[in-house]
Amino acid sequence: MSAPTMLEVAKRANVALSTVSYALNGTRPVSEETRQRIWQAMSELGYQPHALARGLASRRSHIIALLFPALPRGFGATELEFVTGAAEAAQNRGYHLVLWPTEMHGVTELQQLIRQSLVDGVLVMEVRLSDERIDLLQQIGVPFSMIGRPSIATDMDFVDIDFEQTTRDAVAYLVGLGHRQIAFLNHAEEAYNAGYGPSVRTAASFEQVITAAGLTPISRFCGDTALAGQEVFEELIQAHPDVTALATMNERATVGVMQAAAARGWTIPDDLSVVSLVSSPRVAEMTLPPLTALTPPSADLGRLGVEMLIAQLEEVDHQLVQQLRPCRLVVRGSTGPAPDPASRAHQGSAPPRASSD
Amino acid sequence: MSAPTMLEVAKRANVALSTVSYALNGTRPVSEETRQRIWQAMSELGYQPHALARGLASRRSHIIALLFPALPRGFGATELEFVTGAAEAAQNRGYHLVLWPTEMHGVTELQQLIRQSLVDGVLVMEVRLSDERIDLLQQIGVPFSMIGRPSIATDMDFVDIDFEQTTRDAVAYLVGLGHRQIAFLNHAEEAYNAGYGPSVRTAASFEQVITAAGLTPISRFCGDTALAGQEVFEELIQAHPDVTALATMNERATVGVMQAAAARGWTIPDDLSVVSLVSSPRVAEMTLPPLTALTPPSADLGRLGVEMLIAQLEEVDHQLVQQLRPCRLVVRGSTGPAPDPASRAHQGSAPPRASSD
DNA sequence: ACGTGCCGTCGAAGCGCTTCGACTATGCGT
DNA sequence: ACGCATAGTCGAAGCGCTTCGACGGCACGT
Repeated sequence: MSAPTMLEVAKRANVALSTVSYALNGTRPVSEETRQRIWQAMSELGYQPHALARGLASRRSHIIALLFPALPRGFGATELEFVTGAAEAAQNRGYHLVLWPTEMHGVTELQQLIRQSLVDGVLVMEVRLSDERIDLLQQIGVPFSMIGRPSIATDMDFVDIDFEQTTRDAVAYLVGLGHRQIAFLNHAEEAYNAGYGPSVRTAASFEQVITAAGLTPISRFCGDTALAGQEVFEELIQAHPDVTALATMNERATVGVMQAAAARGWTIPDDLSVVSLVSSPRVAEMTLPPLTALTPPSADLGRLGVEMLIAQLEEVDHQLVQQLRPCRLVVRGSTGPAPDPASRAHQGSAPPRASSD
Repeated sequence: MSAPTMLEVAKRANVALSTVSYALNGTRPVSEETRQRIWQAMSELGYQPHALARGLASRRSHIIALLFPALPRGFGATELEFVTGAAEAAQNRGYHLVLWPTEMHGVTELQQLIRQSLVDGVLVMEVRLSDERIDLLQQIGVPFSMIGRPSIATDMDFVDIDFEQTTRDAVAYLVGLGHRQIAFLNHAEEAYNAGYGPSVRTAASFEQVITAAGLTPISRFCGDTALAGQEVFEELIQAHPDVTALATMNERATVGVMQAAAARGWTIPDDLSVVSLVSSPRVAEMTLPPLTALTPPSADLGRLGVEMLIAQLEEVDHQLVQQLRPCRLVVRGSTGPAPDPASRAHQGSAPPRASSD
């Protein structure tokens, strides 16, 4: 009743155990005729190779670990797609993905896990600009690849979003619509200081791109809540009343911004354009009007991460793979031509909160 | 340079290989003194047992699979927490979690994966009322447990949200605030028809609870977008102008509802109370005002799912475990006393869309 | 004094696979 | 005609662990 073994297949096909193995893996040539008999025997028995045994004998478990921080500042739809993309890619290539939520007990635990030689390699998500996990992996000498990258990433495989290009695209789009006063809404300052890559890289790009366009960069950090978005937006508009467009990479704050704008009597996109940087469709379509957004190819990134890693594991002379992928601009309802300054007149910079007096 | 084996530990401690194994697993008694020597040797060598070898010899891989549908109608924050909760629980108990996004190639693939005897058991998420995966697992005889449950779940381990209790709590809370006309906003009808448990169970509970309270149930299906929420809300208010409270389990539509209400000149919670059923804090805090919500113990459910499964694997006389866990009511800003009918007068049932004429 | 039983330990036999060396039967060049 | 690759196959030796049976002690009861 238990699962058939390779030996049973061999007997049924009248060949040696090892021949079955060769037929299965193509390790050595097997005649067409024998191969047929073996195939037949295998399907008759419903044979499936025993993953552990195979792994033990070959020193390749065909398992890779997905390392992700246990709920950092927010595991959004984007990160989730990394995971599913990675899991599917792994499955397609005959690998399994195990989940390693780290930072639970720190780096030593990671080391212990690796020593169990359960995994052939590690895929790291949510890499910080300075990330001790990466240092450790490198030092141990485990094959790994990353989605995201630390500040210094020479000689490491990674795939990441091309934040610079993304920012450039967003700004170009807004400028093309006639906007000249464009503000950038970042994540909270803590995330930035913690070396959260997207936040840091986009902020830098924004400043650079805006300046290159002959405009003046305006940026704000903002907590990841609607309330914070509302507050920061009010402050921003006080300080820069002529801002007509907002590039935001803080989705949750954006909801607050939109409500604050509405409370002012502003209509989006007539009075204010909003473009969401690195934002999944799921979130973009959650607002009204739906957000024009630069959507990251999340599932692709996950898939690529896995494939890079597998390449590193299987190819003898593996070349370094470092890819930056741009986000795709999807125009929805939150952006439009820059308003005629007059038309938006000071419709009263009324307090945003629902005032009932 | 390669990892130390048990044999090396044994030599260094001057004992037999098997004794090390006994000391490690407590399979047979080992004298205190020898145990010390072995421990010492292990830590000096930095020994970690080889997971595959152990698994092969013991027929227990200590790996469990997490089965989840590849992005069904929506893998939200709640589902994500199942995953991380499960992964952490597994890690704490010395297990690994592998990700099996299924429905990619259907049920036969699932069967093949299981035959590889890589996993000791399976944890199934997002179980439908009628779910072929469950049928298969049962038929194969693999140990499994579920987060969620099919319509007939006698003799199966599961943990699920107590939708009935949750609905009761929500309704009781609203009624306590004086609301008498309470509407329920469901997911899309397709999800309901597909046997999506939360949708079906909550809908049934709502009808029952409302009726039991002597009130009239009002329900609407609604697509999972802000736009759909807006439209359905308008239709709903036309049909039932005296509705003062909304119980919603469709987070994305809820955003649309709130904006539609604002467009009507209604203030939340003064003119309309909204309570979100089975909704994570992350989403609840995304709106303005933040949503009063019934928050599921997602991480707990994930953890429980894993622990049930492990119990099933390790305990000889495992008893059936079937648990329903209630959501916790967290009052935020979207609910308040039922409005005085007069105060909300027909402030003009203006068209919701930003009309610019 | 002698069996009885348990504690603590050892050696060996696998778990189901990969892989290495060896061996035979061909086909090839010269 | 000869050696010599090469295709095709076999048997056996592990991979690092668990587990079974066995065995020498020591503490009992009688």
